[in-house]
Amino acid sequence: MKLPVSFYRRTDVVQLAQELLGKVLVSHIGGHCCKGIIIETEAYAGETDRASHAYGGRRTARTEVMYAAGGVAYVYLIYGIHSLFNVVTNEAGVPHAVLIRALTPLEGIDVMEQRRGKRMHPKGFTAGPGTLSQAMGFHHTQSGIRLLGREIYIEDTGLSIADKIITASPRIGVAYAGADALLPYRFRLL
DNA sequence: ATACCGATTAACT
DNA sequence: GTTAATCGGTATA
Repeated sequence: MKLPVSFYRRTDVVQLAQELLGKVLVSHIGGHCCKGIIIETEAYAGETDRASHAYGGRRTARTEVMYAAGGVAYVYLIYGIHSLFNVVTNEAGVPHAVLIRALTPLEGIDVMEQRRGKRMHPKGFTAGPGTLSQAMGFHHTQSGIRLLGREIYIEDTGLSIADKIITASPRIGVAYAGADALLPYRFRLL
């Protein structure tokens, strides 16, 4: 079942990032269907989070989509090379987001391999958020797309995740964020 | 108009 | 372990 908009509009982005683990991310792009179980996420807590693009309430053309009501995608280009896929959460005006860092492929693995130009790791692709977007067909030009439409959405398959098998650790690549770089906002399924 | 740099990756040693 | 690749976003002037 497709996650409803009420899921995305909840206000605790750190809790929500954990609840996204075990859900299934789906793309229908370029005539292909790809699905994967979300196994790694990071929470970005908006205005108060030095690691967030929206820190201090910064609003720019790029970050504007983070201020939309939850249930859209924030996809941005990093290092001039990679598109990173985020789920925008919370109510309109609160720029919270969850970065999806890794999936276990379920469907469309051949398409993913074709897009990547190489074979998938048998147990899933955990190389990082940039390769995830490449495999799923996500592109930064899709930023702002609704997660309740046909192209990109997230399914709840009813799989329940015990708290015990979620590990929390500091986020990757945010050393510039000072004390906030140490927050345990990265979540993985064991 | 110009300069700096990043929520990364792959290919090296 | 180290580092080159690569370009739009952002700040500064």
